Parts: sequence; C-alpha cells; structure tokens
Amino acid sequence: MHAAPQLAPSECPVAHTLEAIGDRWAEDVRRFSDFLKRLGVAKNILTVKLKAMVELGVFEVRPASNGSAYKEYVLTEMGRAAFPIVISMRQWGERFLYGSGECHSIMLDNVTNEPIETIIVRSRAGRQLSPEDCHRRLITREG
Amino acid sequence: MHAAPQLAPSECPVAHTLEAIGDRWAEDVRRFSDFLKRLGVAKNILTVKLKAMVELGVFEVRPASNGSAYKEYVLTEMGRAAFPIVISMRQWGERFLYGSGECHSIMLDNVTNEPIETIIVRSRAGRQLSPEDCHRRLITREG
DNA sequence: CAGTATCCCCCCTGATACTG
DNA sequence: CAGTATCAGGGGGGATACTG
Repeated sequence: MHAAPQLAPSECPVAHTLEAIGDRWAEDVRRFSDFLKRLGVAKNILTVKLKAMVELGVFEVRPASNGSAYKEYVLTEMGRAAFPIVISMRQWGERFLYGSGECHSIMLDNVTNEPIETIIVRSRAGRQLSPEDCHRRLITREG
Repeated sequence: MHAAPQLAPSECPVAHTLEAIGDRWAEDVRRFSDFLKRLGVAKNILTVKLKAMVELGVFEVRPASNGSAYKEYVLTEMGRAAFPIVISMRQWGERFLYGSGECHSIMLDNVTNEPIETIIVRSRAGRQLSPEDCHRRLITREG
C-alpha cells in the first residue's frame, strides 16, 4: 500500500513492487541487513517499516536461529496469509501490465515447481465466481 | 497502492480503503459526481485518478447510457479482473485487522446472495496451495 | 454538472552522520 | 551490524476558486 508512482514506460510499479515484496518474503531474508540490501532502502525507513509491521503483527522478532547475536524478522501467520494478495496482484499485473513479449517473472510453487496459475474466488457454497460474478453488494453487520 | 497512513485506533486503512473501492465498483457508480460523493475526494484528485485509470485501461469512458449528456466511467475487463485483488485484501483485513466483535462489512455474491468466503490459490495442476505453500521462488524468463 | 487551475501542506523518502 | 537522529526534497493530496 504505497503511493503509486507515475507509470514509467515498460515498467509497472505494482508488479515490480510486488515482485520485490514477494521476492523478499519468499527467499530467506530475515535479518535487518538482508532486507536492507534487497530492498535498497535507507536504514531509517526500514527501521520504521519493520517496527510498524511488527506492531501490526505481520512480522515477529526472534533471536537469530543460527546462534548469531542478531534478531530475525519472521513472517507470522498473519504475514503469510497475505500471500494471496500478492499473488492476485502479481497475476493481474502480469496479465494486463506487460506485453506478452516482455520479460517478466513468474511464480513457481516451490513444492511441485509448477507455475502458480490461478486465483479463484469461491462462494461459501463452493461455487466458483468469475470476476463478473464478483459484482456484488456490501452489507454491514454487527458482531 | 497508496501511501499507507498511520494506523489509527480501531481503524484499518487497508480495509477501509478497499471497502470504499469495492463499494464504488460494486454499486452503480459511473458518473463523475457519483464518484465524487461516494469517495469524498476532491474534484481535481478524482479527475487525475480517473484519467490515469482510463489511460491504463481500467476504466472506459462512454456516453451516458440513460441518454443524459454526461459521460460514464465503466470498468473494463481489466478493471473487473482486479476484483480478486480487492477480495483477497478485504478477506485479509477482515480476518486480521478487526476484532471479532467489531462491526465490519462482508461481501455477498449478488447472484446467490451468499457470502463470498475464500480466495484460493491453485497450482496449474489444480492443487490447492496453502499460504505456506506459497513460499516460492521467482524465475525470470524471456518472452 | 464536470472538470481545470492554483496554492499549500503534510508526510513519505532518501542521504548522511552518529552510536552501542 | 543494527539501528537512531536529523535535515532536506518532492510528490500526492486537500481546499478553493474559476470555467464551459
């Protein structure tokens, strides 16, 4: 959720941002310096962001697992549960924001090594909803 | 993708923003003034945003369907295809950013009137992936 | 009604220096 | 290494007035 920069030619902020996010989350990046390097962000910014995400419950701080003296930032269940968001955004970006001939990355399931292909929205009864079906209304309820 | 405001007490920017977006997209809001009212945004901002989204291909401009003199902003296929993003974010927000006792909205399938419940990530082979499975790696390919 | 044109401000961000 | 402190800038967003 960040300020949308202007769309640069052959460059999609959404997809690239999320590539970045996905990348960092997916790979074994847990330490402050790791995030620093991979994100290419200033230290003060990273400090603020990590702190906010820890407070929010997306990351959890732990003593380093390898015995070193440093802390680790690990995704919580809440954090891992955000993957579908990233995936749905990546899919949308890949479909609509890149030409078919352009270079872009695809996501692989690390278990089967297959491409992760579809985000599916399902009704409680199990019916699969098309984006068209998703036109819907909102209700507000208490409790 | 917007600048994340600081999290205010009992208020989640992500969820509220997306409620807003979802609301607007779901209901029959097509005219400039409608967006203006529902979004509570300044006219100059709305102008810029709509123009950007039209250029990007999310919205399409049409002469009004009801015969009035005004234009309509209608979601394109690209725009409608973004619903799963909204839904996945809403789900995440509802699950993690609200207490169970708090008032929040749920999404209904407008065909069956059932709550829309789950976002599912599926591998190409049809296997359903848990968020844990979603830990993955990225590859870059040409073409 | 549907924008356009200004002005202003906030806050996010980066750069840099400093600390334990 | 892992932050903290401070300063400076730039862009997104709001408010308001104006136009066709």
